[in-house]
Amino acid sequence: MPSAKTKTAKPATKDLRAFFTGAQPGPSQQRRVEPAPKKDKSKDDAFVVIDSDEKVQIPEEDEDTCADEEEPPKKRKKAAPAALYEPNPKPQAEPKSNASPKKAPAPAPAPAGKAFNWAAAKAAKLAGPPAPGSKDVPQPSAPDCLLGLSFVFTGELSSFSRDEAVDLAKRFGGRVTGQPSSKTSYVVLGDNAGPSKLAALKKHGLKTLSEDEFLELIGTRVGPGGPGGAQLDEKTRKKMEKEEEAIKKAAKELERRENKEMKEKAGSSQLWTTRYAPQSLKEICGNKGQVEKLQQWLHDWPASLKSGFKKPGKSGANIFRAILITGSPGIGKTTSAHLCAKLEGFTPIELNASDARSKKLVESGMNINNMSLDGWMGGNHATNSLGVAITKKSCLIMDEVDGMSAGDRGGVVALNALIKKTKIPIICIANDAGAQKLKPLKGNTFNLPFRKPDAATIRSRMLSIAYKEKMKLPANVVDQLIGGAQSDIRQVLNMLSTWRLSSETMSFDESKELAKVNEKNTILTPFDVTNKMLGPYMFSHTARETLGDKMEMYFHDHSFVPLFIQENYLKTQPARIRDLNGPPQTLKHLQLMYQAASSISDADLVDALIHGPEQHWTLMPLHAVCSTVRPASFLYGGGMGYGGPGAMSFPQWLGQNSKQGKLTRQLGDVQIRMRLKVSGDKTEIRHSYIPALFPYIVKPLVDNGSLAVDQVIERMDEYYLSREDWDTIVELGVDQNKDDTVLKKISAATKSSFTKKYNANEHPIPFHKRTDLNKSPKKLAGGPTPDLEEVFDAEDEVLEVSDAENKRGNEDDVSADKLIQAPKAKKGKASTQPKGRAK
DNA sequence: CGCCCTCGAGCTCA
DNA sequence: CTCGAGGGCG
Repeated sequence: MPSAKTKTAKPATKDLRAFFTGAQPGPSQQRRVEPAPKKDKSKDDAFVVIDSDEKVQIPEEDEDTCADEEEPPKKRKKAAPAALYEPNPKPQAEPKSNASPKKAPAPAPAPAGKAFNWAAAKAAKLAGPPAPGSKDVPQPSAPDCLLGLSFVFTGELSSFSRDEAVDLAKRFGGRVTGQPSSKTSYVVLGDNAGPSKLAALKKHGLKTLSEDEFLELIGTRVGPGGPGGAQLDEKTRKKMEKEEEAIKKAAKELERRENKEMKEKAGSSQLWTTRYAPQSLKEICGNKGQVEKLQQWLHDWPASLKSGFKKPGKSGANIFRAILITGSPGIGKTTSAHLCAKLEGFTPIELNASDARSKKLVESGMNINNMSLDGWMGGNHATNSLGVAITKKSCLIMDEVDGMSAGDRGGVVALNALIKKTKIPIICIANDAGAQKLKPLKGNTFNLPFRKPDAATIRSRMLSIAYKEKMKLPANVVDQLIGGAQSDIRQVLNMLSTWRLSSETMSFDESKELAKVNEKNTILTPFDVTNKMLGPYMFSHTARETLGDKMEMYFHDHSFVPLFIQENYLKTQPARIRDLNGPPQTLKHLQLMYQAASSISDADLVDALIHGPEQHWTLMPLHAVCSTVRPASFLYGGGMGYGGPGAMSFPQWLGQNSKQGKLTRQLGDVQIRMRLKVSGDKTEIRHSYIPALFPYIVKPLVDNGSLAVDQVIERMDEYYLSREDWDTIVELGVDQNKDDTVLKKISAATKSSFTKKYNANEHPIPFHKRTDLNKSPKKLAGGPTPDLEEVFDAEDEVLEVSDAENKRGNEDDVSADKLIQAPKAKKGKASTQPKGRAK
């Protein structure tokens, strides 16, 4: 990252050893900061300390700022003007022991003292894993005492992070929405509340609560179950009763259905995902309109076929011979397709590689040159060589279309050709609506995007199932699971069924744990990361993120994030100068900018060590801190709106803005294919696997030219990588592996022979394995097992082993070695923490 | 029973 | 900002 150097030009002579000690807050003010006499430590030691996560609070401020850190905000505001000019204002030093940890929900005596207790409680919390229902939360009078209320949180609370407060409200049965409206029962107001929310609040004449009052409400409000349950207004109660009734009714229906099935065949060991697959349109959660369109289209199919696809019909779908359903996993795409087909009297033929027969079909039927395709589709009663009868009433369902085009581009192209001629309806299903490879399909298919269903929609169905399975689950628990699974119904069902094996009830905290364990890895874009890092919450005193968490942000994309921070760190409205005015504010701002800039400059030195001749990859965490966490800690505060002069901007260093999108997309492509073999999200792929693959699929071409082509292709097939992916991997390379450097080293002859050979051979097509609706799930020993679509643990382990072997066999290849080690170390640390807390 | 309005979330863009 | 869903009202 050469640009950082030029931008933050600064004498490059700073001693790294002095770095961490220099910025340490002086004699620490009752923070959990070790006084840090680390002057003598070697730089490696300093690194180890940082690395070991949160023992040392990161130097978030220097002497003049941190004093008021733990002061109650209200007080701070009043005292501010006078205290400003004091060089070192004394912290409000009530000894901590005064803080009585057991705080009654009673009305607050004095805001200051109260806030102090919370601060103490927070400190205690930080020391250990956050104890749920800890001291600062009053005992509720009923577990669901907030039932029927809806809350809006705005601004910065003094002792909870936003998430915690929301969590609290949900825990006790409350509803939390983003925008205040007339339906909002209470607005919980914190510091620096958004002006738009304040306006809305006024407009609707809403009741506001301070943080204290909110807690008090929890302590005093009697839930609907208790005496005086009349607090619920009539309507909501009726609604809830109705809901419950519906749930019971649905549960009965499920029961009835099961009994019927039991007579036909023993089905008790079925997966829940199979057993509770919807059997009528009503039971599909969400996407009502879209499903209807699909059904209508199928219904009109014979007529459309007759008229030659000229009449668009109500939804405009009837001029297409195929439908493309897109949407994230687990929201019922496949289910809807099968169900609609069945309801309209079609026999679904699902092409899916998990079953050998249809795999063969794909291979023989989908290859471009295979003429049997036409015959196969043409006749009324043609039976192709594989014994699948095709009739007029057949309906082809192509699952996971976006996973299919690997190997060669032929997959989608052939499918497209098929669609142009087909005489039976084709339903294509894909996860990623934006995928580049689906582009050719877009023109020939009716696009039917499915969206994630509302939590409430899923909830009622989950509750029915739970009720039927005799599980006791409160609504908010289910909500938690749904949220954690990001509305992936299948995943929620899997979680429930696994849980059911050991227990019949689930508490709110248990559901949180479960959701956390099963949490999907979402990747944050550098934009998101920068927003978060420089936003108002990350470093506020209610933030719960550990140093490790903050560094994790950097590792979301360790090559882009520092650039983004560097590009935008001067555009914030720092929270640290919020209470100042005039010249002192400017001065302080300049100081903060100076500190941040120094840190970035230091980061550059570290960067040089990492990417220099001796690649000290172990310094990555240090780089994370210097380049990202520390600068952000000075200038955080948000204020980078959209548009306007303060808008977040794309790092100039990256030149054309298009590059970013392109790289991200391609990375996604590589990953989709790779995860058949390995598990891991984009970040992991990028951190670990691409660098690890490099020596095997690119380097041989550099070293041995065309001799290595066979070997390389073989290796690529093992990981289901296509020729395009090869390009991507090269393009993603860094440093000496950088694309143009590498491409120059490969001779044109080698390149063409590589391409030629690759295209000449057949390559394995990566289909996702999955069990589905119609096929009875493969019987696995030990009863129902979660239906895991994307995780292949065993293979993952194998890969790790081979990684280690590779490493041993290539001691001379320093860069590969380090690349493998660095991310691993990080990964281990990151995952042990949450797991440790998991039950 | 259907239409309208209000609510709320998702999407997209830097 | 736009879209869908749900509820209330005509």
